[in-house]
Amino acid sequence: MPIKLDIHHDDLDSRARDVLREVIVQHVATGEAISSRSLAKGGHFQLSPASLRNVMADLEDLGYLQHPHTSAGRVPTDRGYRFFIDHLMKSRSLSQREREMIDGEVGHANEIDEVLQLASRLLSRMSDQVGIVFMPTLLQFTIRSMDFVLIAESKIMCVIVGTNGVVVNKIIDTRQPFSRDETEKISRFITAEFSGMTLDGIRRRLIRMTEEERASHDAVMQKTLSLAIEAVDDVNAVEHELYVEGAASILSKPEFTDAIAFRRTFLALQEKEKLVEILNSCLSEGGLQILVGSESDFTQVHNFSIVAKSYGSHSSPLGIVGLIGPTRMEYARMAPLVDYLGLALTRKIEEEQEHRQ
Amino acid sequence: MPIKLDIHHDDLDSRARDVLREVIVQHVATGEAISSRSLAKGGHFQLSPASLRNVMADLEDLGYLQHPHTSAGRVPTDRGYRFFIDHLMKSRSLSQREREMIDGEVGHANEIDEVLQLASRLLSRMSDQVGIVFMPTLLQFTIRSMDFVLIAESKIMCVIVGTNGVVVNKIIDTRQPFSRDETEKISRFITAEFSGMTLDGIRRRLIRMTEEERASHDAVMQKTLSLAIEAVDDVNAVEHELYVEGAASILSKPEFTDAIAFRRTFLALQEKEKLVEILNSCLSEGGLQILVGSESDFTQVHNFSIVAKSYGSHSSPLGIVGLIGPTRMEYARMAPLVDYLGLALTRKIEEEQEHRQ
DNA sequence: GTTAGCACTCACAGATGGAGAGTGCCAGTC
DNA sequence: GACTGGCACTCTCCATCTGTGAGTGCTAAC
Repeated sequence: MPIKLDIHHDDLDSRARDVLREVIVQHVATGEAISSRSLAKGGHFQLSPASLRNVMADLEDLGYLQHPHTSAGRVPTDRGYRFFIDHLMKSRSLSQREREMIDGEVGHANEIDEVLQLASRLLSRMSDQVGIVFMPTLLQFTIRSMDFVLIAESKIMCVIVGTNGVVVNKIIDTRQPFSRDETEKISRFITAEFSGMTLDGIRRRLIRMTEEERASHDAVMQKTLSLAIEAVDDVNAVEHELYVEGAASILSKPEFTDAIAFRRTFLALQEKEKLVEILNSCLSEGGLQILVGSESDFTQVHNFSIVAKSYGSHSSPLGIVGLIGPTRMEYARMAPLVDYLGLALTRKIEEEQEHRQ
Repeated sequence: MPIKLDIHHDDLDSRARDVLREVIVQHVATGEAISSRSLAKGGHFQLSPASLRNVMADLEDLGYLQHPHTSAGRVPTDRGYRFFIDHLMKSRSLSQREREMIDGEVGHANEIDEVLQLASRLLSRMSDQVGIVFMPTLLQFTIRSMDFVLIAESKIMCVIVGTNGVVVNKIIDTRQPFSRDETEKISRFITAEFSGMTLDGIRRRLIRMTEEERASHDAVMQKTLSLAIEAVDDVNAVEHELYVEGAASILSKPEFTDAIAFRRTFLALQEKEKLVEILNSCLSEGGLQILVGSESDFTQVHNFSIVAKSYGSHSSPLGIVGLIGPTRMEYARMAPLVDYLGLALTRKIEEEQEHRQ
């Protein structure tokens, strides 16, 4: 019996859709394989188990459902989830309380690092999944100010404020000694000179200036420029910030009671490079995205899904917020949750920006 | 048969000690219960299994060994480990390479936060256990400088440098606007005025000054003082820093293949309050400490040990560095490791201190 | 004091077997 | 032609049983 895999979803008649939806909803709720009998008992259909079996057998032929073994019920495939998400899911909008919770928490924090950390924790708590917040390299940031604070004679903290409210600080080990007067002057000069430019642009211009200055033997200027270059390089060396919270929550998922399965997924979460790679690809897409199971090659075990959304301005997103959980998750609840959090972060950052103008 | 529990260790003759040591060494290496036969086969004793059984039975009566079930070998009790650590253990000193690894890593980092984080990671990696580094509240720190950096019109970053090289920074939401001139003046004034005092002392003095100033209507001074108070309070609100690294490493321990046991211990590690409490009590003790199993009430499951050592000056320690792992761990290797790392951190901090004088 | 020998205990792994759940298919019904 | 009842079949799961091997405790002999 040939299996048609490249079938268009229009081939699913309304009854088949209803059955697929119901199987997924029940399976997500219970974690069990769904039998024709339990489906009939649900009361959503005026059909006998035998008829439902026929429909389910069709859905299996089409690749939307599968059979763990002969005498078990059916379980959705990744393809089934994908169809569900694209065509069948009825997103449950957030409750007033949930929205307030997010707004309150996001509004609460000051520094951007803090906001992102809070956001990932909040997400983990509200979804009971693993919350992730990602902010890629800072190269394209436009800066508002750049200050240098004397820590010790030859140790200086550089504080960079972006126009989007991001505050980054980094301690630099200068080889030469500086005085408080000097750092204050340098702060004023650099801020005045480079405000509004991107870090990348600043770096390029600094190098050009250094070359021009080489002849003039202006010692103060040379000291200033070398300090500034070091600062910009050090900040750029921080490639990205990645917050992963609530790894423990996957412990409670029934699919991971098996110790080895759990171990594997846990270690996968530690492998941040892979995660960063996936999130980076989400970034370029924009909007709310859901990657079901094997659609992202997150782990060797393909039973994980990622719900992600970019935040920051629409044209140039700042980063990604999202969650990771077992494929069998309540997409209808997770999607709006991530979506709203993304919006809240965006709003927060825009506020900061206005506030500073 | 009466069991003498309050026996002095002198009651163990040299043979009994050898047997106890060998049982522990073998059990730590293999994770199995040790039988009289395998002990005899080890070649350390010129005795038959039967004789060893007698010795082991005595050790069991004294509470140093125990029997999982009749037909199993013997396993050390917490009491057995304690005796081993106090009287039998031959610490294996670190290799040259290990020492270089620690020195390199610790010397590498700049900011104290960074050092501590690196230290906990390093410890976790080298021991294959969970590494912890703890730094309690900052109240008793003496400060070297206190700078204020303008982030936005009514947002200021306060950077506090301690005489011990600790750098803390915190962003403050002031209700009133400040200018760059003002923050520079305030930085100079506050640093000059309070350098060398403890945060606690500074706080008290600031409050006194505020009261004295209330009448004078000196607007600038009032603004300065209220900003400084807010900064000190905010920094103090950070009660402690706690770095816990390598939770995943306990996954690989054979005693935690059981999913529920693992889950419980993992969640226990999340419960940081308990950990902080235990570490705080270690702090007051000073020196290298080993808490075996039930000696610390770390988890409901009493099969964990903690090896900890304070770092910072001898008279007033700055914090605790240590590791957590299953009771069945190689104390002879872990103890010198933690010890040396504690020394390295202490040295690093003392260097910083000198460097600034 | 030490050892060989023996009876006893207990965990563990594999085999067996029945119960339950669920399917697929066929034949009958509306 | 769509739906349904019925039945044989399959497969997992669980409890029970049994044999094996490891290890002990005790006793008697060296």
